[in-house]
Amino acid sequence: MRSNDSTLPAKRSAILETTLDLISNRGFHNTPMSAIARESGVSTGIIYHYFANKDDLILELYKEIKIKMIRVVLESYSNQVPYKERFLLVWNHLIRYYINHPKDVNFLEQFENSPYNDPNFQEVFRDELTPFITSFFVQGIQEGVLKNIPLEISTELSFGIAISLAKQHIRGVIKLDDELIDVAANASWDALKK
Amino acid sequence: MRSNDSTLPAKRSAILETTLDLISNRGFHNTPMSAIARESGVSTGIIYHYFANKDDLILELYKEIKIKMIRVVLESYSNQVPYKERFLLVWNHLIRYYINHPKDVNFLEQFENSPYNDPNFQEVFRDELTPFITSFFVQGIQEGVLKNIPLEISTELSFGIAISLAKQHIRGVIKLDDELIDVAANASWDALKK
Amino acid sequence: MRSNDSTLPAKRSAILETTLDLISNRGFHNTPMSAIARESGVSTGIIYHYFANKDDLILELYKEIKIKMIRVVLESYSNQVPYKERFLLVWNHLIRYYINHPKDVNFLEQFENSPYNDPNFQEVFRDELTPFITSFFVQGIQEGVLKNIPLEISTELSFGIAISLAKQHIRGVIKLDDELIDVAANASWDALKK
Amino acid sequence: MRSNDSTLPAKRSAILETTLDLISNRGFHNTPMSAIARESGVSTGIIYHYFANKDDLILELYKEIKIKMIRVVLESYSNQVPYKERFLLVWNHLIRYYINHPKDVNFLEQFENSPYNDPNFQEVFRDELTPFITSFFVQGIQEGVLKNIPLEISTELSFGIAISLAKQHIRGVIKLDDELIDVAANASWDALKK
DNA sequence: AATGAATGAGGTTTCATTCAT
DNA sequence: GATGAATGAAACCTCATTCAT
Repeated sequence: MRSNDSTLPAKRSAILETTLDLISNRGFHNTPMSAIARESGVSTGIIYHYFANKDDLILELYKEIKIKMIRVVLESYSNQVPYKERFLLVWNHLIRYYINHPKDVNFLEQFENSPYNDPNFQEVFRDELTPFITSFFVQGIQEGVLKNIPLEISTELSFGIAISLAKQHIRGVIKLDDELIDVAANASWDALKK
Repeated sequence: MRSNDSTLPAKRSAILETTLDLISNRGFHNTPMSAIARESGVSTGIIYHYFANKDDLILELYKEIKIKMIRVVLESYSNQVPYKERFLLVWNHLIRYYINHPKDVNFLEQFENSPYNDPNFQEVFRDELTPFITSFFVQGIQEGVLKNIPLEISTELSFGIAISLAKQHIRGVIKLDDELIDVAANASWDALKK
Repeated sequence: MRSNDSTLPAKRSAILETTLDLISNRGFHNTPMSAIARESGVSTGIIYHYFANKDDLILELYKEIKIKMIRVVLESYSNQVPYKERFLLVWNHLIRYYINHPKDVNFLEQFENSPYNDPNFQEVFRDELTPFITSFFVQGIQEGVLKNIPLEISTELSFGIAISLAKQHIRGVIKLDDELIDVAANASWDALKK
Repeated sequence: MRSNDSTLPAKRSAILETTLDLISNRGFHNTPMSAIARESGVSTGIIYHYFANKDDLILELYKEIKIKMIRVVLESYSNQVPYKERFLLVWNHLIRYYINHPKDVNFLEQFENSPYNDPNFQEVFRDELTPFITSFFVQGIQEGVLKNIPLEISTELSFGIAISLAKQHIRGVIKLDDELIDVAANASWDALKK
């Protein structure tokens, strides 16, 4: 269901992809528009046809990456599965998605730790996440399986850990394999469960 | 008693402090040397008397902040206290230090998620941390109190969580009070312990 | 018939011409990029569109001037003319070309007496000169007309003198007219001949 | 008779020597006052005690080097020796002095091909040279040994050649030995003599 | 005499953005 | 839709010179 991507102009996609590439490799600074144009094989002018300005380009890229990530991960969620397994499944999907998309991680981290990231902006994604949050955390607390703490803290204890570990893996600080991922998933569950 | 800080030239300190201020408020970009000079009440030239260039200034600032943080937090560590309490004490110190130094957090996060942060560079701090890591994690694993997993993962499960939570608190996403800090500390312990 | 000069972008030519003007009048220092832009009627930015940096601009200018000079002078060379006359003709062409292009001389001298002038770089012009050097000096020595000395010394005794005299003329130290040029040409020949 | 050099403060000499060193190695640009101070082992401030400003320092250095060179070379001149030998002796002294003082040559060339070198300034040295010029060139012309041409041209044909050859030797373009110097001296004489 | 921290104008270069084609 | 030459403000950095000590 990769919706409308394929209907978008090829150049627009090329620009976004190159931007991701450059920013994740060389950082926010060191990624001038001229380099994006050159590496995309397009002119600088055309970038301003598809995006209002550089900020807009970066915001658009952020939204695409984040939405795509959320959707892929949530695809693995199912109410049909026993509760703990449900958690481990999503946790696994998340960390593996990140490990397999290092450029995305790099970009997201840079973006979210920059002044681009104003909190209001994050609400864009609330709609995508609320059903899951409610169905998973809220239900878990009500059923007495999870610690009764604010959702934002639970999120940090579960998915925050997954993201941090993926980051360190990408940076080469740690080397995660199937077994270690399993251990870490269970540790995360230990933090979360009552 | 932070001995030699006060013996350093006043202007050097002013420059570092202003740089921290501006970067944490306005981001890595949006912090030109001219603004650092203006806000510090010095000339642009003198910055280059104390620092080789902008990169050097930022690296120096990173080192100072990181070393200071590590030292303050480790001061709270003591072998005399029962094992679990030892953990909770350091964890508490760490998260509170971060909460009380939001500018430092902001700066560290930006720095560590940027191409400035090459892994080799982090080894500068190994000496500061090794004694603690060994005395705490290695011992805990040997005694069968902690999960037997790579140290880097244990670090993430314990202090990584503290840092992430402090970040969200500073961003206003969550609101931590004494009670919640306590709950979170124990959750972190749950993740870590066997 | 200097074919492709005219097909080059007008601004690029304007920049080169202005640079020659300013450097010959005001020296290497005292010729900032801003002045080059202002006097050329272009923006500073566009200079970096045509040249990688200031050094590149100056090197490019040097090459153009030197190649142009070499070609114009060598046009006057002909195997059909008796040997001594051949020499006098080229010598005359050279000194007159320099006298008529004082800015070129000024620039070349500054350049060649600066650290820009690394010997490897001069090899660029070897191809232009080798056929002439061979056909003139080598042949002259083989036929016993010229002193049997290293070519580099012969070059200095002949064309080196012409250049030095032109320089002094441009500086106003001496005043060359047709008669004096003729006398000097013959003196140079005396130095060279067996 | 190295007059008053030894009575001057050591620092002044150190500054001049370092300036010569740096300019000959790295060029006029690339020789900031700060580098001169550092390499001389003195403070920047003290340079302004001995010299009014950078221009004054460079002019002073030029005068010292030029006067010293002129005096050393002219020491070899003697009316007692036959005319041609007189010429060869001075010519030899000159080229050998230059070859043995490459830094001086480098500096003089840079200076004389820069806007520092205003013609009026050269008159400072006229007094040193006039007696020799008169006694040598004027006499030689009157006696019918030398070509009857303006002195400035004769100077170029004789000593100009020596300087040019020394420069090429220093640059490594040619390799002069005793025999070649002799040949070149005689070629120069051929250019000059009637 | 001597120091070297400090200044600030001015140097080179970059880069987001525009616009004629 | 598309190009890329062109702009110019603003970035980083240098350096001759001064002056309190």
